[in-house]
Amino acid sequence: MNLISHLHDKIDTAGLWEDYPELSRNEHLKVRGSTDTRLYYVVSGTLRVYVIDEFEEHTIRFGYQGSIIAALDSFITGKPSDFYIQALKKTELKMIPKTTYMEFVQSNAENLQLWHDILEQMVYQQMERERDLLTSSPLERYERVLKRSPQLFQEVPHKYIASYLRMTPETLSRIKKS
Amino acid sequence: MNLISHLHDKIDTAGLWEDYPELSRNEHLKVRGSTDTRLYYVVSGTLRVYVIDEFEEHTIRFGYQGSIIAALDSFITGKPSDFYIQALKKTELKMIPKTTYMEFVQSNAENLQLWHDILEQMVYQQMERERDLLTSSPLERYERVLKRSPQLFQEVPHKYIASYLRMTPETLSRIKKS
DNA sequence: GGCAGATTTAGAACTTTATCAAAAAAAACA
DNA sequence: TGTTTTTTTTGATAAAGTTCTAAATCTGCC
Repeated sequence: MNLISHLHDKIDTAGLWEDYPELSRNEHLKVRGSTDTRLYYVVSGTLRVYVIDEFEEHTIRFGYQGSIIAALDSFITGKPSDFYIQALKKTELKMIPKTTYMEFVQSNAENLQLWHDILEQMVYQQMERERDLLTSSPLERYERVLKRSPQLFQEVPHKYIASYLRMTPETLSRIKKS
Repeated sequence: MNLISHLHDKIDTAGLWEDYPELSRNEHLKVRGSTDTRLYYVVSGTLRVYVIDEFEEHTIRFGYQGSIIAALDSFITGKPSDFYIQALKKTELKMIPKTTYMEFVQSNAENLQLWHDILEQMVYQQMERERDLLTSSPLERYERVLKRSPQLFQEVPHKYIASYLRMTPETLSRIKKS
């Protein structure tokens, strides 16, 4: 079993997840400028995290069923986030505030180790992401991500994947044909 | 004082740093395929970490005096690394093996917290890096990194900065002029 | 199921950046 | 310091992806 579902289950057993109202398609869970240090668990549905730089949207990550999603910059710093988080379809979430979460994590060595492992995994995943983005050829960027996350291409509209892959929807469409 | 120098000092007080032979300019500390789980502290000099994808080099990060450098993928997974690490000038390092380091970290709660804080900082820095790389305009990528790491442009040949910024040396040169 | 809106595909023109070649400048090192 | 090597700059050309527009297809939702 993977680290995230393990974490989910432990928080669940401790009864620490709180309900959160269902999001409808295109609804925003958060917008830039607000401070949100909660962690969200995706019970069902899909979301994307994105930033806006000078009128341009850049998708940073996706969350599907079984993912944990957060405004990670806010979560780490406690300051307002640059991120937008938007549901791409009807989405059910559970939520845990950072303070509750940190108490949970600190409450025993096993939990602390688990959180530590997850942080390490996040660093590693970000390193893979960095390599994806450094790859100069759009075709290779597409192939790298397709290989690692094939389900992504089933789950979300390709215009968002294009934004994630640093290319236009037109370019992605042409790559798919070839 | 920043987290890295704090960590350095604590390891130093514990007498855990080991000497490492001086690297001369252009010499490789490691090449792809080898497993290296050590942490290196840069006493003096400069290094770069890079990968090679299909004949193309991509610079991932730089290390200067006071930095800690590692083949982070190896460090995390214990498996062979994709990274090359190269000295860009005469460089003095100190070294600590991962096993020694993990014992040190686990030895008390304060050390564990410090390592935890550093992992968090790494995640945050990788998020900034992701945003840099997503930025489509070369000029803006240049400006973002110049603002955050102005000393970089003093320390290392610009052809490596170009590789870090995902552009050719020619493009970087033209940006600087304008 | 059918309509409306959203997404994807397609083609043409345009921009931008990479590539290539060579000169100029800077840095290494003997 | 002088010489050699490396790096940076400059200009010309070419390639790649973007932009714009419009048509085709798909999807959500009533």
